[in-house]
Amino acid sequence: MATPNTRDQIIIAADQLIYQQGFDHTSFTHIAEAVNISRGNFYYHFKSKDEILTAVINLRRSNTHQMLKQWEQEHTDPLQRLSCFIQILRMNQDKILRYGCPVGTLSTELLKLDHRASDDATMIFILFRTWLRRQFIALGLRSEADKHAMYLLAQSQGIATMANAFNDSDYLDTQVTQLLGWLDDLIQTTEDI
Amino acid sequence: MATPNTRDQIIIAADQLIYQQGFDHTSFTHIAEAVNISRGNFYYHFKSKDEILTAVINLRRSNTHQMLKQWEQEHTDPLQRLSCFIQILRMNQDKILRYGCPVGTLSTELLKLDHRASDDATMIFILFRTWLRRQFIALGLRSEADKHAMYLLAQSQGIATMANAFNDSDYLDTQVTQLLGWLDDLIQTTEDI
DNA sequence: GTCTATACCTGGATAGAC
DNA sequence: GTCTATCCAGGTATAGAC
Repeated sequence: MATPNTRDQIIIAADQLIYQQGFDHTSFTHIAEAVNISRGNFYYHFKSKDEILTAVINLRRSNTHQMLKQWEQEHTDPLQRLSCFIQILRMNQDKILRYGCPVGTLSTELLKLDHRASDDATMIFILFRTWLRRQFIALGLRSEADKHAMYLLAQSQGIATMANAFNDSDYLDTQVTQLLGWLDDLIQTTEDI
Repeated sequence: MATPNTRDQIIIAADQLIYQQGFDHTSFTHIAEAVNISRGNFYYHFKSKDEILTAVINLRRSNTHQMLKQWEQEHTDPLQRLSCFIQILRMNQDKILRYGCPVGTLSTELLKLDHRASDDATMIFILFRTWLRRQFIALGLRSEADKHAMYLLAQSQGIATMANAFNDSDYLDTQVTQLLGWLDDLIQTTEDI
């Protein structure tokens, strides 16, 4: 993998720092240290801090889109795709225990700050919601697809917030297993009909 | 009700502003404007911004404790007490749509900031968790009491985060109704045994 | 107790040399 | 493209008059 150019390095570092410290608290100094450039150099690549935020959100949207696409390519069974979604909680458990869910925490912060970009941040939620809905529809649950999609999103947010607050990896693990069980039950019921 | 003294006024204003804007973003200037005092006057009452945060968290802990005590006094039936908990989502829906859950969002922010007071913030979660557990035990569900307590906390966090992100009061309302239904089912099942 | 004045620092942002 | 130097606003915190 080639070394990314400075602009991309800035975005990647900002992405991580915003996740770890929050947007408001993340300063040019922080990012500059991570990328090893001077503070003044930012303004060649971005006009303002908000522009960096926009770039970070776009990166996250692109990464999310990419991830969802990959899940669709790797699994033809919607059940397995949904299980991929549930298991990101487990896969990212270390980060979630420390910093919570990157989607939820940024969305919440930007709404509190009354920031212009808060709608863009919500778009990542919408990306997941739409994708999840599609999988439930593929399972033949069209009329309840959006309800189930919102259910999975809310569960993930709830589990991430509690695992974060209580710093409890066992809890997170148990809840993931339980969610996978819920998915299984849903299908059992469907197939019985 | 007598006018609170300056110190209490500061704490009350800081409480609201921290909820609405986040701790990091809330400055002395913001609080000073809300209370109508000068910035310099803070340091007669508090040694630092962190000391104000501690006072705010203590206020919240005290208010939470008070609220839980009141629910116990108003209702002898644990079922009704639990229903009070669920319905705070509905009662505070306007604030939740704008600023999310005050308990969860502060806890998440302080953990991201790696702030000393983050354990104190988690204490509010523990207050709820312990109280909820007691109600489930009173319902005769001792072995699953903590599981149910965590379930209700996680549901509340998930619902609050999603309602906040999507600014959707209908969603919040529906989910509250559904949680109350879950509570009802839980008891039906118990009484059947 | 509350004020004004101010110190000091860090934030975002700009100008211009290289 | 990247740097240094610098500006200005805003942050926390202090000193001292009233």
